[in-house]
Amino acid sequence: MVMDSNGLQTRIERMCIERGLKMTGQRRVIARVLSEAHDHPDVEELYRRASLLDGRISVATVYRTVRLLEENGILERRDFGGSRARYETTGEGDHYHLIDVESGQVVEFTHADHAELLRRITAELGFDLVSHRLELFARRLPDVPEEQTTQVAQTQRKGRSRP
Amino acid sequence: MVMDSNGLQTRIERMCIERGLKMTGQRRVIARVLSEAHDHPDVEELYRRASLLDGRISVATVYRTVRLLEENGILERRDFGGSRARYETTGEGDHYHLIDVESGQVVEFTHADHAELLRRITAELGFDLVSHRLELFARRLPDVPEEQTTQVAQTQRKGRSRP
DNA sequence: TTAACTGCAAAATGTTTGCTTCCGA
DNA sequence: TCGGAAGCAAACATTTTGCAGTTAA
Repeated sequence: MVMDSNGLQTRIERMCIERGLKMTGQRRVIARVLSEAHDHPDVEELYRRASLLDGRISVATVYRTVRLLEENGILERRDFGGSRARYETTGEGDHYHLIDVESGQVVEFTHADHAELLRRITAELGFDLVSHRLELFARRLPDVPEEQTTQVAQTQRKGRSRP
Repeated sequence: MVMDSNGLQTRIERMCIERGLKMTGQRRVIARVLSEAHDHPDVEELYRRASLLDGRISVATVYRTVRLLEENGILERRDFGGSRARYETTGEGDHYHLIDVESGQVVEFTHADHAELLRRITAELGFDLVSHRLELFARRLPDVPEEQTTQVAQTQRKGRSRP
């Protein structure tokens, strides 16, 4: 069994092995970086983080690895409007992204049945939905205190909501 | 007064003049190409079309022009997943895009109140919606004959529906 | 052993820019 | 006239690739 920073195999490493991918030192490092990433890093950033753990990794390898992982359904490529592609691990549950146009910060959220709605729209147009992309670009509202007004049940912020 | 292919000023040219942009020969050609484009061309394609009308245009000029037009709210940049940015003229009414993953063909459609829904979602998250992006990637269904089943009123294909 | 992987540097791609010349208002 | 615009090529930024050496299975 291969280990993460705490001596445990990372989830991504496990997935790689399941798929029969050769686990090199570099891949292990990248897998660990990805497993520990709770944001949406681009290749540059992944390379930076990986390099801290192991200086013998090249950007080319990071590029090749993210592509490989994407092709194997382990990673998903995102485009939040910047010039570079960003990545997040698959299977954290369906969610969308809201990008704070001021800070660049990304907020994940879920919205019940949105995918179903889109599937219906697609069907009406005579198509079968393969995938979709929904991104909201928004500006933080002046912090209204903890007094909820119309809480519409469907929308839900993902993850630890207040740090 | 400047003329389009039929001797009339194009809509885009008019908008440029309104905004006080200097109308050079190249811009006139690009404006005409854009006015006549009913698809979502990328810079390469715009350059190709413009070059047919006037061989003395450089790609750099096309790049500078689309940027200028975008900054002036005349054009909108789109990203349909390919490697290059694509453009369409502003103000044809709000609509979304469905990209046929097989052919690359883009189908425009409207969906009543979708923007309003997204605005509500955004507000629930404590943000103010600035802009959003929604793209459907889909595969054409085997052509079911002209017998509509559940026609959900909201979705509507834009433009000439069957060529 | 050997097919797959890596590093490196070069190349490919899409886009922007510096500079000189040109031209529209 | 003269400031913005065009052409050209060089610069950029991101990503891919060819090749020769390395390594996991």
